[in-house]
Amino acid sequence: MAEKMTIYDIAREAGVAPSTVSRVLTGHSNVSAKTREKVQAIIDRRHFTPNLAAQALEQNKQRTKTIGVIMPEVTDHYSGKILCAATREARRLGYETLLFQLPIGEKYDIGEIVDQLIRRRLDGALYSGGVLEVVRADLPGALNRLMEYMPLVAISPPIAGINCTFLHNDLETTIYHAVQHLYMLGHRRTAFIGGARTMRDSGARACGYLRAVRELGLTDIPSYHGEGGFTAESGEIAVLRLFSETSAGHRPSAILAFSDLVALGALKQLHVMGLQVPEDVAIIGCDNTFFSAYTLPPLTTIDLYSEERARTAVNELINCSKESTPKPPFTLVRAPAFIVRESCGVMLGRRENL
Amino acid sequence: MAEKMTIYDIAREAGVAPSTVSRVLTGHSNVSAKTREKVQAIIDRRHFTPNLAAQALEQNKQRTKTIGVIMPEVTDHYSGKILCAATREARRLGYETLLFQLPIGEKYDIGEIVDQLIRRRLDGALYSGGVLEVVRADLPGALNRLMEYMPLVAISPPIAGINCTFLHNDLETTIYHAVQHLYMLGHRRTAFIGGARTMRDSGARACGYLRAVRELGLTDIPSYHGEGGFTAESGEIAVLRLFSETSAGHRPSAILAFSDLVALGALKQLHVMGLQVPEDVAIIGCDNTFFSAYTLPPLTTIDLYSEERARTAVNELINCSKESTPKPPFTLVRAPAFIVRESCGVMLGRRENL
DNA sequence: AAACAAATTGGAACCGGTTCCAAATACGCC
DNA sequence: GGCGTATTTGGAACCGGTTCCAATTTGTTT
Repeated sequence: MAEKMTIYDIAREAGVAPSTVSRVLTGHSNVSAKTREKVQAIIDRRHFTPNLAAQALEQNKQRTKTIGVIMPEVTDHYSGKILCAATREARRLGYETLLFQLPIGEKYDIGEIVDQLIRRRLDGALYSGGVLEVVRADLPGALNRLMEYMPLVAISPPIAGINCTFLHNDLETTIYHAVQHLYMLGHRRTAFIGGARTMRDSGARACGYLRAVRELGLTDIPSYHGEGGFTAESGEIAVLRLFSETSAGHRPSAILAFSDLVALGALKQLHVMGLQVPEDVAIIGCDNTFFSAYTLPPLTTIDLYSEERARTAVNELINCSKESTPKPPFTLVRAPAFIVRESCGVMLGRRENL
Repeated sequence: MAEKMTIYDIAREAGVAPSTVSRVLTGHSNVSAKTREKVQAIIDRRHFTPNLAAQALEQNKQRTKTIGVIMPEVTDHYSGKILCAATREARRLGYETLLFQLPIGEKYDIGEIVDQLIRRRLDGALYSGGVLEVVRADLPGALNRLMEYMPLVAISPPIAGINCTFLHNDLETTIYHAVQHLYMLGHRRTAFIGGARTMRDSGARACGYLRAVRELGLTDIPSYHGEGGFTAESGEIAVLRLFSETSAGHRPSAILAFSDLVALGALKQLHVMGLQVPEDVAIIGCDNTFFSAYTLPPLTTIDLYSEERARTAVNELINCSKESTPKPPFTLVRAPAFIVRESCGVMLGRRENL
């Protein structure tokens, strides 16, 4: 293993000073063509790669060429897409990404995670809360501290108390449109399934749903929310409750699921109970996950443009890290896309409830 | 932003030498309780975090506390599980993971990626080729070069020309058992769908299948392989070809899919064509992905124990990085689990082909 | 060919820590 | 209290680069 090499070894072999080798490496200053070629030839022949840690140490010019990505464990497709796009974009610009996972279903200290980011003096940090846009009480403090050391961009709706750049998708409005879509198909009794324990904690999705219910005069059928109901199981449970524990006149004709994953579980349970989709019940998912076009029937869902936001975030971070004067943070809002497939049918006019 | 702090600032404030502050930070040498408390109090109060780049520079003792993870883009659940488990385990041991994605459907230079890993003098590297265990011609060269700088563990079957530790799942044998399972349920005409363009490139899965077909005397129905057929679409296409382009006597009664994802597409197309699973066609997936229990019917599949292997890999890497004498590489083989659900039915004895 | 400016190069200081070595202090024992 | 040893502390060198400054070389102009 490892016959370690330094610029001093290269310098000795080339018969020049270490500073000259450094100049060749960085390309900042002038080096005569002859010297440059001579040194470069040795660097190439020896496969010399300068130690990034040493380069990072110089001055206060950040040059770790690394971006920290703080996000929930990538078990869901939503986070996977963001991570993937962010890493790809970072690499395109000569940066790598260091992954800081927020464990799911386990206690963790955000302060400790932020310490790690600071300790590494990264060039920037990307925060994505994931599908659940709920904010822990200790998040603002930790992220604000982080911002004293590096630029931060959040793929998230604005969070009170944090003064960073937010790339926000106005999911609430799109969810509103989705419910409106159900309304136009004739549905008057709807339910929202999945999400956090209480509707209030389920973020923009629940907000959009509730606003639509109120403004359109729909009847909301309250459904059971499992603890941390972001899984397919919680979709199953919700459907089980909605249809087996309610009398015939009190069932929804349409379901808005917190996510495609929740919708997947719901579809299964509906099938088990012998209910047809969309004939008996319409259902809408969220996230436009890869499997959503392959369910039976294919899911009508919402695309959050996660990749686009991830790319924007990385570009923003890298630009900020290069500027000496901190750029004022801003909030970008974009509307997600509503993707109509077959899980709501095409029926028009008023329809009977189950 | 950033009122940067160094141990010199802390030392001045505490009225001690910088070396003493360092001793408090590392805890390696003895410091009197009184001094330690005094210094620690200031460190805490000022939220001082030592610069990892500077620490990493010391001696040739690697201490970047970082592990590089080289894997395909995490669009599939298989890679996601490995990344997630590896990162969690690394963090548990005080390390972070730097993600190096191998772009899907795009050219890339492994040599360049390896350069980045070397440049950062990581403590170790984890390689996972992903579901497709095909080896590019330039991989051995690049990984061997990497091994001169840091320990490497591959979550992969042994790759010719690379002398690192391999954590291998004997998928070939398990696939063999899966086909045997089909045989015992009475199936005599089977097809393998998905995977690389040619069967030969589809790795252990295809090998196990072909061996079983040969040894059990089954009839293999050759199926179309789409380019890079690891998607649900390729499952659809394969089924379309298998059942619409073949005369009645030449269709399979059972399908082994390259992955759950391919099986998902196949299930959809079978449904579209009005074929019942498992009554008309049995199907087996692979990877035990989260959605495999939620398809209609739930998929019989194979669990590759990815998380377990990821954890083992990280532990192995960290242990190796601490040892001065390089430990000889080894190959660990473990059998994946065959998970029987409902997509093959429970019929016994010989059955008729379609 | 001399004088001067511009380009190139070497040497040293520095980035922010760790660690070695020697000096200073504390401790134990007679 | 004096002496020897163990512990604690400060100072300096070092890790592997970058960059500043000054010295040297090169090139231009008269």
